[in-house]
Amino acid sequence: MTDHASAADTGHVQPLEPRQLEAYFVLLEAVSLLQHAVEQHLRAEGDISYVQFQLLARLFHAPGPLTMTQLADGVVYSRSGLTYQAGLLEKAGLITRGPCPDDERATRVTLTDAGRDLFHHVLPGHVRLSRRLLFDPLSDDDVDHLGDIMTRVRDHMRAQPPRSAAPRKRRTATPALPAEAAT
Amino acid sequence: MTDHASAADTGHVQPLEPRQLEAYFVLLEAVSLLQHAVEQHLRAEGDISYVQFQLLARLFHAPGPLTMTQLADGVVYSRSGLTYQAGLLEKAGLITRGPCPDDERATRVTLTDAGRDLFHHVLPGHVRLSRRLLFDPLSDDDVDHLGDIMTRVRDHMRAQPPRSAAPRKRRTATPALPAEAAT
DNA sequence: TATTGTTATACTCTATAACTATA
DNA sequence: TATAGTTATAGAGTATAACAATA
Repeated sequence: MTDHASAADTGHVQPLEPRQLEAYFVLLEAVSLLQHAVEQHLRAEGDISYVQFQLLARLFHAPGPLTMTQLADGVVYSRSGLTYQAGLLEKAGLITRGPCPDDERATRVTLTDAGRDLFHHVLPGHVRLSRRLLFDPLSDDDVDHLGDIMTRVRDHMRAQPPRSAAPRKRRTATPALPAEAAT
Repeated sequence: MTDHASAADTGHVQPLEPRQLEAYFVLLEAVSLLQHAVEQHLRAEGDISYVQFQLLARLFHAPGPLTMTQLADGVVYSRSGLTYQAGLLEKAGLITRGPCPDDERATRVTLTDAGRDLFHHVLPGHVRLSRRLLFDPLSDDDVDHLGDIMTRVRDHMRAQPPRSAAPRKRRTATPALPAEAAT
């Protein structure tokens, strides 16, 4: 029974409480449904993705222009991904990129009038949709509690060390099998 | 002021309560972070995506084989997407596809031993990760409430009529602009 | 006719690595 | 050396439409 597996230590892990498991899966499922609906709406109404909407929203709510890095924050997980999205938004005339006076390395991203307009154009439907899908079945208390819970979770996750969690890379077509040798 | 916009009726929409807005954004942000971490773990540990993990999980928890349609349920939003994923899983030896005795049109999907093994191989780390990221900062009450809330939301969304929500398709590179004429 | 599933195809998005330039 | 950003490129994933076969 001392099968200390190679990388993952497939040893004894307390299984999740049934309620935890349920909460976990239903959370991801519900958000997935919500995301999908939101994506469809944004695409139909403004021809943007949710990521792009987030970027516009960040610029909209910021006091002024942002650098690429500031813009990326919780939205995109790779530098090149952001450059790609910013390229699309710029090509569409929704943002502008220029040099940053403070730091010559940085790029200053500015929301254009068209970007602001598009945001305003898309927002009401977005609000309606989120209300219809997410808030209709919830009480005010639920909303408060949900916001509180997810804020704590987010802050907790942000505080976590990166933990690259990847012992090694697999490139084979065959998925990693659970060490038959350990039997 | 009677600018009844074309499709979206950009008229007066009660803005969301600040708390609602915050709950909405923080929900999506936190889940996005969680998803990203989970995806990375699954890829590193078992070379599968979260979608593929969900498919394996559905098969694992089902009493027996499932048809493609049953398998797709909340996981994938297009038929071809499922065929694609099933193709990958089959190529990796994790599932098997065969004719369905009940309905000659359907495909019977079966989890192989290797699929079961991979699921078991990946699960402990998955549980550890979800615990570390999601459950650590939450009390038992929080978890109960979260599960309850998201269950209601999910059921509500599933009960919603499809509402194709897309007045028309846009294919232009230029995003839909908010009717400058209406100014 | 409606449903189940597959295929072909086009497209979006993401990530890695190599690169440039500034701090 | 470290940070900010871009580029090239490759790969994963998704969706639409056309299709075949069965109910």
